[in-house]
Amino acid sequence: MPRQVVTRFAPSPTGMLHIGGVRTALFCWLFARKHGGRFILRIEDTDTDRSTDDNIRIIEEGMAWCGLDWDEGPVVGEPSKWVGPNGPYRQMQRMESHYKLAVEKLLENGMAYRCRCSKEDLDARRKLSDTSDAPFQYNRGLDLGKGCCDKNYDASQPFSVRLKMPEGNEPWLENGNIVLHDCIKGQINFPAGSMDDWIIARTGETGQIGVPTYNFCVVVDDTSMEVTHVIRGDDHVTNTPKQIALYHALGFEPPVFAHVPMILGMDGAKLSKRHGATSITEYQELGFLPSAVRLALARLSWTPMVDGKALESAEEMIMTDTQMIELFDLDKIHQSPAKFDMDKLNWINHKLIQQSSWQELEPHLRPFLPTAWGLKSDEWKKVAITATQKGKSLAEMAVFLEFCWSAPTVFEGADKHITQRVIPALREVASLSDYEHDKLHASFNEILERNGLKTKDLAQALRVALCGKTISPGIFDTLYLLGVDEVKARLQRWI
RNA sequence: GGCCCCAUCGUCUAGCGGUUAGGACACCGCCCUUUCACGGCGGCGACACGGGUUCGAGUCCCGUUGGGGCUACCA
Repeated sequence: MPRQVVTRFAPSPTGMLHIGGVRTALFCWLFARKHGGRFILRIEDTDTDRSTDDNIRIIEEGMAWCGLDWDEGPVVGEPSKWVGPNGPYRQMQRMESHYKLAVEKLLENGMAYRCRCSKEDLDARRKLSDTSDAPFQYNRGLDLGKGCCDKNYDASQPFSVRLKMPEGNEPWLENGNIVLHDCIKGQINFPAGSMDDWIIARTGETGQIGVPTYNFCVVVDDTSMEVTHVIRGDDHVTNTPKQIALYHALGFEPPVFAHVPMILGMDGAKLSKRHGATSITEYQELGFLPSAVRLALARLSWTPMVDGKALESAEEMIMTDTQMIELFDLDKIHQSPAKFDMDKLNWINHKLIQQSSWQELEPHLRPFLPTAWGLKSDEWKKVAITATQKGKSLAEMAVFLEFCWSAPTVFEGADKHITQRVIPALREVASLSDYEHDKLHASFNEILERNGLKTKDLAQALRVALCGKTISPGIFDTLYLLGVDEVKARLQRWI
């Protein structure tokens, strides 16, 4: 019986939750959900200088907002708690229970050794190789013989720990190569001789093992958390041979690897701050639906196929989560990076807003509205939302409703639209007292006829008088949302 | 510098030896219209370059160019 699928998203809390990270997390999530497996959130905080609790909370909340629920991982806002059988899920909480034991084991069986070369010494040696064609490799190539390699070990001295990388004749190598069989990128060979003995644990207190490094923790965690599929960004491919060697040193079989292409900005460079919004929080604040973010991200470097054919029409592009989960597959992910297209996100968001019921939209829209919103009736909210679903974002919908909360002080286009011709009609509107849609429609027609006006004349005059501008929801909805008393009050100065 | 990855409209992409190279977003035009939108119809627009292989190449191979990643006691 094949093992249950287990995927994980393992961000480091050194900053905002990046949109590229969210896409990777989404793929992990989709894959786990598709196979009825488990999805783990693990916090990689071994860079103690840059990791903060605030950033951890931002990650947790960002993931939750995106709808990427994790089966195992930290409990939101509770640093000492977690769910899942293989915790803790914050690496700094796994020092004693996991990493230390693994380092000691490697030291004992000779797969790793202590290194007392100082940072300064290493930097100097590295500099030496800068001028040559060959890369710096610890105790190899130009550096051969300069590494201390555990010689004259003195337990009272500080030390770091390095992993012995293969020499070339280990049985698990393929023709002298460490081979990565990646389910997205295919087979990639790394000559064993091109690797060097990398540091698995930093220099610690005198005589003690220090904080282990990323490449080490990843492997220890992925094995102990039973991760079957490592799905991560392209920027990790060159780390993979190091990790594969560690798996073998530890006596484990490497998992399945899938390296997803990066997300680029419109200029082709890695997506960063200067391209605009990169953190998930910003997208939330901009008024995007989480479902729109999921969809837009999913379509970057992934083409869902139905019966061997790509989805083509605009309607088909708007998938539900259920459809995405059903259609998702790692071998349908492209090898080439994709540029992030804000226009497409806007379009998807708009589409989703149009398709949603007012009840679905309400909780997402609420944060963009004043507290007065909460006091309104369901019927009123329903009209308000359906009248503004033309908006491209939640933020835009909120702007469309601004006239409900504050009376205008400036009136754009008043000269053009509020003419002597329409004032008598305005007066008649002010005298109406039933704003039920059909009745209002009928009353309008009579007023129009009596005054020899077109719908456009009256509607625009009312918009300016009531909202201060020529843009508003449908005129009947505008009146309803304001209510009889407010309409009369706002019309007073014109009639 | 070294190692690795990538390459079809502006963008996301379909294509898996024979296509008028298809769709979506954006953009432009027309129609609809109660403003803003929506919607409908139409238009613009691509195989980076050079060699092979083949009767035939966007599709396979090799180079070039361009872009990206890694090269830390960061993750």
